Amino acid sequence: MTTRTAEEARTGRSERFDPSRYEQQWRDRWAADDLYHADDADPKPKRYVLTMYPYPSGDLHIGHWYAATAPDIVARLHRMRGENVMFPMGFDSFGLPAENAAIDRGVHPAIWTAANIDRMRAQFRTMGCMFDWEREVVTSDPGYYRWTQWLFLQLYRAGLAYRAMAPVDWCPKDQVVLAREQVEGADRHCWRCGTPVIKRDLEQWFFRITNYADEMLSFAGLDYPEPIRLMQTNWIGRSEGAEIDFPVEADDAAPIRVFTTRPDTIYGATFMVLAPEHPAVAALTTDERRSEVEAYVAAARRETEIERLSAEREKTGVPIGAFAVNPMTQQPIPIWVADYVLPGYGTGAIMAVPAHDERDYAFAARYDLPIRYVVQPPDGAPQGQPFIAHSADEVLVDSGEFSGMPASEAIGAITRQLADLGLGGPAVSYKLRDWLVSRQRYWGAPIPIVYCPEHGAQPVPEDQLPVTLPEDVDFAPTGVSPLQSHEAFLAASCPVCGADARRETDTMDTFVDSAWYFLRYCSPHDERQAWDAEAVARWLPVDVYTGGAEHAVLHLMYARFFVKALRDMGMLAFDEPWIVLRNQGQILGEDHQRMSKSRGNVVNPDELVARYGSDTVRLFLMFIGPWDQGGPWNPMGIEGVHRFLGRVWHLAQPAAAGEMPGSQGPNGGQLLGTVEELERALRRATHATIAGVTDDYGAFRFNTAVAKLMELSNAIHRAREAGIGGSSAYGEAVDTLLLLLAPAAPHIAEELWARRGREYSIHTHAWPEADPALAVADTVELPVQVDGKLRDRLVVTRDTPADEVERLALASQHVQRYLAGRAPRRVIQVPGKLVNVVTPDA
RNA sequence: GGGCGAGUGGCGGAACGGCAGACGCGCCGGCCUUAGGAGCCGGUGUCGCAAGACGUGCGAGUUCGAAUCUCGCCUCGCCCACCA
Repeated sequence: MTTRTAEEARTGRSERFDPSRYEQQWRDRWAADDLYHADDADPKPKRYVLTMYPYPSGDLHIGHWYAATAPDIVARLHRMRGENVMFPMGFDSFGLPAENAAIDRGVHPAIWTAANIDRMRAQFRTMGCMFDWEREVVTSDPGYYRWTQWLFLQLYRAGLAYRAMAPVDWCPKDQVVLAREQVEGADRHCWRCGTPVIKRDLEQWFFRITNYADEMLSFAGLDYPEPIRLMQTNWIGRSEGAEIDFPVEADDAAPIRVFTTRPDTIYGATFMVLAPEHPAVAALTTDERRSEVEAYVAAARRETEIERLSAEREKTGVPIGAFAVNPMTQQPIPIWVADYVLPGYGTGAIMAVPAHDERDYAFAARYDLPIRYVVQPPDGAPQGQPFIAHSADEVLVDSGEFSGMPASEAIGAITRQLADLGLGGPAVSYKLRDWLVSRQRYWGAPIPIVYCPEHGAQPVPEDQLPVTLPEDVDFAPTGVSPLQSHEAFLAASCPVCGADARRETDTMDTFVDSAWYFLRYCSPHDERQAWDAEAVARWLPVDVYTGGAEHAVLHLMYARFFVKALRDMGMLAFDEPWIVLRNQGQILGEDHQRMSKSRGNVVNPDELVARYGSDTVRLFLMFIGPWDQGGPWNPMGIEGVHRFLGRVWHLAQPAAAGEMPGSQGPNGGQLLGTVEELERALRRATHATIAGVTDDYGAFRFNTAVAKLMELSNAIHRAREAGIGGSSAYGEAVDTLLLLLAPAAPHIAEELWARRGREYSIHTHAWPEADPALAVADTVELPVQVDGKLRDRLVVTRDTPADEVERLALASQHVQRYLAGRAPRRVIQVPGKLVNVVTPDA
């Protein structure tokens, strides 16, 4: 693929290692040959390898390279192993940054986005990944968001999309509502811009993800990183307990229902607390208490969540003057309102059991409310503190007929009795909330709904999709979506009666776009349907999905929900979007800090590619450390990897005729063994490397895979120095090294493969098979330990019998020194591994 | 405060309960060069002239044998954070 310089041709010396001479040419050839297109009709076993598509922010960051190289290696490995691999790429192109660019610079979001995509696509191409660009999806294309809207309508028809007035988290900077999982940190800031969020009441669209809370707790058959499972499980937050009705001491007042995980402690419920938002507050507050309660509720509602800086802060509350009745003790208990009870969890009302709950205890202590112990603390339990029963052995006291019963048993017994009395029963509560999808922004998929004065909210008929974004809009920095003032967009007619209607101006959360993009890759150009059922049946579920762990509870759960909902509508025949999930770590700056422009520690991949070539950058990123861990950038380290590829370059060159055997290095001619022994050792290294690298790639251990490739290249180098450069073992070693290197460093592997006269393309060549018989050595070096400490080594043939090994070990002078003439107490042998002599001293 | 994860040379990091430090960087010495660089050869955990001793955050334990398993503590990172 490259031509020799005049000097190289004249001197006959092998060419200088210069990736810029061949990398681009090979990428062009692969593209021209459609080498990486995944054909639906290919009968080979399918493999769908997916990596999270990026937001088109403008430039490819070194982090994109890090994220994409690993799945590219895996995709290429599977392909060389004879599978039909789909490895697509696209752009998550709706979202706020485009709109901000429009406001700041007066560029239309569509123009800005398209320019960024062009730029990033070109940068992606320099990576030499096997992306199938014919399948590219761009979520802001009407051809894509039409189907996002269509999916909204399917969810609406299935009762999984609904509209509700709700207090929502609002980002005052971005002027949008946020879903619960988009509010982060103790100070409750916006996931995107970091601004502290506030509460607002708004009518919004929700998806009923909570219908699938239980099913999403099951990870059966899925291979997720443990931390991700835990985060999702905690996010769903399932608690089992009981709902209990507490009658209210007031004429014709409805009872108040509470949720508790500890119904066994009900005899200790000495007061009740309502969330400030609870509807019963207004109804039950007595006249004497009204002004104080209203002031408290107003203050609580005005309070931004950031003021809850710490869970340690003093609890506050006021009594509303009314009383409920503890249904077990029949005692009246005061009803309080306090903001430590949350409106969105359980029923927004609790029975307070200060003796056995820390929060209730703190509240009771502050307001001097009665504390009644109903679970017997073990002897020695600290006094003057709440006692949280954990052990099943703890026994109820002061609990009527249940006294003496173990607490664990009482949970069921008391719940049953309450159910018999018609006062509630077992219940399950979740922390997970429904997914709020309305965004008050322009650059997103419009929600396909119109509002008729007569017929209310009506879905846009499917044949009228897409509801397209108008292009002639003003992006004044008002923070208000330009759609709200666009008369032509607003004007619609009611699908039921044809009367003038108003179009919904909110657009969808961009996480809706990404909840199904992996389906669209199967038939990205289909204009008649969201996806081709046959193609989806062929490719899905995704076999391996890779991306950042920051999506543990956002994107990942939304996509799981979509697949399950669509399955229940009969549109998909599988339960989970992906089987194997792997997360990459983060590449840090040289200073071990997060890369950022303000720190000036950003590494630009374009400059690195210009200087070292794509293969070096890829390989170095994989060599930094465990892929799921990330690590700091090391500018010297990349030189080491570049040197390695330079050595491979020279080792794999077909030398001029006659030059090959016995290149005379310092050891030239002075063989360190017979030719047969040297060749056998090289073959052993070759086959051990095949086995090791294959394992490592498959297990995402790229750093050790690269180390093994370096070891093989060192072995090849030594073999050449030792004079067996012309042997078939040498040729096999070099060819194998190139094949094993091909997934990680595709350009140099292809170039050297061609130079060695092998058939194009190395990337369609079969993956090498390790011969286990060749991979093992016939002699082994056994460490000899005395009392577990290394004292000597024995070199024996692999089949030396155990008693002979023991005899040799005991004969060792180093062992004798410690035995001092005594007989060993024991001798432990791990066959082929080590010998340990245990002395009488041990 | 709770949950999870991690602490190994000067640095990034290797190590199915079995030779700690693979591989690479850096550093030291050498070869080659007018020189520098590149390239190549050798060395490089700590202490010690050596024999050897000591070494995986700290302290215990299990084991013939622990970086690895168990318990307690310290430090760092991530997630959650009044979820009844």
